Amino acid sequence: MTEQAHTPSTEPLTDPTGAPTADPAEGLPGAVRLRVAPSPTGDPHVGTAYMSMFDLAFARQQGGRFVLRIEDTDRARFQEDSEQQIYDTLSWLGLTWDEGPDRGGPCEPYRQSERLDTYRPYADRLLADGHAYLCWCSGERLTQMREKQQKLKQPTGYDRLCHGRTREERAELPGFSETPVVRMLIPDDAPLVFTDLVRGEVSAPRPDDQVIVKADGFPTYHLAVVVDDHEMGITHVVRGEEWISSTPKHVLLYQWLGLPVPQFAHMPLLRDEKKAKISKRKSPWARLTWFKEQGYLPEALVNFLALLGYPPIIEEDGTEREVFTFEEFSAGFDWGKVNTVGPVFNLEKLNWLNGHYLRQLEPGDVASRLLPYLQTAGVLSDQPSLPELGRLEAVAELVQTRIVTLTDAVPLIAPFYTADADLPIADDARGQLKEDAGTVLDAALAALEPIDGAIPDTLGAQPDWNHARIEAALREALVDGLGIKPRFAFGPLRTAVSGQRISPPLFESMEILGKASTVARLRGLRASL
RNA sequence: GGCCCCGUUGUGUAGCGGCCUAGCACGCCGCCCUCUCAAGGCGGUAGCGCGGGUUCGAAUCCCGUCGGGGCUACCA
Repeated sequence: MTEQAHTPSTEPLTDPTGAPTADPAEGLPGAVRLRVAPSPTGDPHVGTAYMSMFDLAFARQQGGRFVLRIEDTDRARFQEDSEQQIYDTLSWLGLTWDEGPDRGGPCEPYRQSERLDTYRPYADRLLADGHAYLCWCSGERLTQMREKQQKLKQPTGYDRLCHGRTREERAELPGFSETPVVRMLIPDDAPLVFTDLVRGEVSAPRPDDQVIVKADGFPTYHLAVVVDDHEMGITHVVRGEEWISSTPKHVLLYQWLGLPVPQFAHMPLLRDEKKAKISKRKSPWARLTWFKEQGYLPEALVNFLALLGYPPIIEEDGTEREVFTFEEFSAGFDWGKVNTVGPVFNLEKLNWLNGHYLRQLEPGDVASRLLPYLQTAGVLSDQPSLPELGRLEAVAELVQTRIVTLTDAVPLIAPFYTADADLPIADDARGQLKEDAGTVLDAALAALEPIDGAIPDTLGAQPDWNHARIEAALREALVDGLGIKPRFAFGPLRTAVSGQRISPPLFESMEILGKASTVARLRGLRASL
């Protein structure tokens, strides 16, 4: 990104005097144009996905376009790998953009750091028109001023010390800094009411003289967002509720610059269990990468997000349906249905949804989704063998209804890829064993002995070693023969075969493991008693 | 402190003046099924923050109050 930095856009949208030309939205593709504009300041935030989902839903419904713009004007918080993570997580969720830094588009460049020359003429024009002025106040002076205002219980805001003064005049006064910033000159009659797609008429606080160009020459969010949204032909500005209070500044900027004002949709803020705006510091699930690490399915996360602050789909017969695809969500999407209340992000519901989606997948699909997690956990190698993969599909089917997230499957599946001699027996599993464990294991071994463990070579033939046969033999020997209740009869066997108290169904597990392995494990536990 | 946004069971929501003795989903509790754990089936628990109005009638409209949240940066 350093290579392209500071190069003016190839197709200038402003004339040499700095005056913006006619509405550039004309000629840009898409009936409507929406954008998400994350800052590359660390792990992507779940709110970015939330906004993107609404953006995309509306864009697709209207035959419009969804743009990804990187707002990297904050050099202090910039993080190198963050941009790639934004691409990765949004792609993972299927929230794909039509234009962006990585795939280009008619409004290149899509990184604000590469658009620095774009903002300058706009700032110059505001300065020339008297809508903005230079300010040489030092950071220290500003801090002191704020503290004093707060102490006197006055509204905070810049006191306009620099307004109307030349550099020389200002330099005589205390708290002077060599490098000036550019501030908006907010008029007394600044419009404070605007129409919001979600909330209707909204009134916002009266702004103070906001900085629009920093001392380092970078624009602040406020200038950059207005200029970029305009140049990129954004028709609907969708963002978090937190931006309501700065919307009057943006409206003012649009008006001063003679630009059409886009529509605004201020979405509710996702909250944590304490009802506070979620932060990556306090909530692990504020990080988008967390969901992938935990083994959530992207389709489940998107569905869940669509349920936050938005009603479920109402069927023709009036019943509600909470499970739906993004396409269904998009087709019926309506800004007016968005709730104004910030929803609490409730993992319980997500967990249920994830399990629900998991259960609906084909076992083969479950297996392939499971694979990377098993590899990360070291259960399977990077190059699993064909038999290993074949076994995975069989195991996946057993595990499918027993897991909430993909990572839950790891401990359940690990025993199927552990050498018999190395199988660890968990303490709680061993602790459950009663005195009769040895008797039970001996009886089980004897009952299984007669079953042929060979795999028939005739195509379509049923092997003797199958779960129905195994179960029948064990029931006869243990439940009927020894008179032990099933629950206690099979407990020791479960411990022997899986090493755990909780496992996939016992007889199916034995079938998959094969006779040799099953017998070895039963003997192994028997020997360790 | 100032300004702004918001207020239906624990959580997400339906409701937009009578159809509400407030529906649905998750959670939770109980029962059934059952080789463990799940899944599945059946049943149950719990809510319109409060106080005034308006109206024949208010969860739905108005005011106040309380409560929660956001902003108040040369961060986004």
